[in-house]
Amino acid sequence: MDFSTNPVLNREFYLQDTVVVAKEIIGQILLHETADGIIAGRIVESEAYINGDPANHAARGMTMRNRVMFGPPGHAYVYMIHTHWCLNAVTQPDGVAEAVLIRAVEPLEGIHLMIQSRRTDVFRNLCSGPGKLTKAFRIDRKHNGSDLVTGHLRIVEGQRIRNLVQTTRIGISQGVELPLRFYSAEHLKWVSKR
DNA sequence: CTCTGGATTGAC
DNA sequence: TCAATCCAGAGG
Repeated sequence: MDFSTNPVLNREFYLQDTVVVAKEIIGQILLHETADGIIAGRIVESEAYINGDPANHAARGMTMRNRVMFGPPGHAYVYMIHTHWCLNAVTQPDGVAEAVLIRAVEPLEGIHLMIQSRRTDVFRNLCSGPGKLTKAFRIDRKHNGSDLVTGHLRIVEGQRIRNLVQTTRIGISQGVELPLRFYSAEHLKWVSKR
């Protein structure tokens, strides 16, 4: 398995409606070329954060933290929650602050590196949550603003998912009723638990 | 269920 | 300066 030669998802992909991006990103491959080797996995769970959405970090305007959300599409917005980093893909044109949170990944390549980073060898716990997958993939604040189209951390073409489930989002206190979370029913084993 | 514990934000 | 808040995770 070597996903580093798969075609990368281009800039236009991230210019689509954010809910469409959140759906279509399921099944694609998150890939990180590190000095120690390639780490890759299939995205199986996502959430959309959109305009007019109270749970969007950018809902109350631009701050130092959320400024990359206002930048061009196809870049990584990485922020810390509690003690964990979370990875988002910025969508929409420059000036519009929307993003897709990547919540879970099925481990595919570089699993020994994931085990090393996560300090667990329980496969289904390696990447089944937003904080777990960033640790497994060695993603942190230095990736904030990095380009997911041209960089070492990128998203490449995977497979199309037929059995997509749409539900409400996890862990938020506002906008709880909005059905903006998506996961692949075929990959339930790798999806985070509520 | 509880405990852990980093960083941002906006109030004072 | 400071405390509330935040898109968790681990362990029991």
